[in-house]
Amino acid sequence: MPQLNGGGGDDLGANDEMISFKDEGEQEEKISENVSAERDLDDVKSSLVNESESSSDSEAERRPQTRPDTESYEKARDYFSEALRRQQDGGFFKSPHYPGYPFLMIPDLTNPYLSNGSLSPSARTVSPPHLLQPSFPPPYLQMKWPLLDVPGSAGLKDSRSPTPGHLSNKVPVVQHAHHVHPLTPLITYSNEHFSPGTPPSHLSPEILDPKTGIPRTPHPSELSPYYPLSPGAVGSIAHPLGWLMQQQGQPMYSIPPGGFRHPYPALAMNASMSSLVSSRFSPHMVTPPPHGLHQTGIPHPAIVSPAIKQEPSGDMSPSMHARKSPVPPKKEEDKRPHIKKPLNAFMLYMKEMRAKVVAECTLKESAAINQILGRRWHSLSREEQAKYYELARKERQLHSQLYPGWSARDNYGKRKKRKRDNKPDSKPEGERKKLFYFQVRPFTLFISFLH
DNA sequence: GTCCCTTTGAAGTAG
DNA sequence: CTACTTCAAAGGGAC
Repeated sequence: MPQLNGGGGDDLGANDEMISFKDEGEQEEKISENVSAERDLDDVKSSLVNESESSSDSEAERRPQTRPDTESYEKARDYFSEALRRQQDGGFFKSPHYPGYPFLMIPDLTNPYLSNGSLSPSARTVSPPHLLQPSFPPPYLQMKWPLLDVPGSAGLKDSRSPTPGHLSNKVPVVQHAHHVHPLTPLITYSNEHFSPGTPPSHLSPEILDPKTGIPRTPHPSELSPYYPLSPGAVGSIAHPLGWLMQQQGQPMYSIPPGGFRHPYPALAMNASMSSLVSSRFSPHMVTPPPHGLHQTGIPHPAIVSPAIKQEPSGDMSPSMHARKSPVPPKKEEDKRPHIKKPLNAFMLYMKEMRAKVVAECTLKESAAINQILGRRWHSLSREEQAKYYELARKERQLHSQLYPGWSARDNYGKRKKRKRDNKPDSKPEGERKKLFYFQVRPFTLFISFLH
């Protein structure tokens, strides 16, 4: 795919997207929701023609899907997306303002990262070289918005990779009154707590040292359990999403209301933490995880327990208390938690916008919603898309830091093979439903247009 | 209960 | 290197 600006060598991946954006062509101006809707309507018109001609049904592609096997953090994300929606009465496109969350306003004074205002110097030496962002700055850990590439915060940007034009400082720097990152809802996965002043009890700053039994200041990692760090890197990795982890130990990745759903066990869990979560973890987590579990043992949301996947209904059942009831070692693959892929820019965008689109359209079918989202995605301005690309990049970076050995390949084959004999451009199998979607879309888009 | 659909993007595989 | 495949989210629909 052609790239607008030659790529710039940035790993942001935003470059890629600009392509599609350019492909869309004409729409370079700031896109309003109405414009988007109009475009959708236009598309529908042409689509109706295109779709009708290809209504042959060939079920060629039966794609297996992951079912909600990892609801823990997804729901957390949704929670915030929902919260965002409530706060935002206006449309996302109408207003660039992304209301934030109060708890993000309050720096976590107990967090060493903040207390000293900088990250441990060793951070860069610990992080995998390929993940290191030479200039990945402490500012991230100081509640700076990762996407706010304002001139004054040059350190925020990866110095080694010139900022692409579309990702440059042009990114709207909306310093919201409440210092909330616009994209907070995208990656603030906690679905559990939302009250600024009441940190979860299990995240209480006062933690007993497992060795001494003396209350101590919790390690930053313990306060930010959503990001299990790799052994040896705990507390030293420059968290790419540090800005999300500041408050109250509110992790980006949530702890499900019912507790830790997946059996990924605590490794070097301290006494107080382990007492809270131990019962939910399986025994095989005694040894340091190859992919860097956080010391708290709280798994990254991307981790999906195979057990959960296979037995969705029994997430909190006693069977989960594997620690006390030793289970026969499962197969190798079963042992390993299912670490999901980090979300890409579009996925992040979808997560944020889905609820809004659904509300607008009174449509719930994801397939139809996704079609709309896909079009809206293309109608986004560069700056808007850049936000998501940047966010996605950080997600990937974080993911790779958390799971150094993880590869997307690991998840291959976990789903049933889908028959994809047909070529990308020929999608006969979907036309049947597509027809339906496009019958619905005009109404959907009309509603959207009214907004 | 499971899989499909649909979208884009990242990353993997195959040739 | 290119082309293709898989998976990530989502939830109603189909079976």
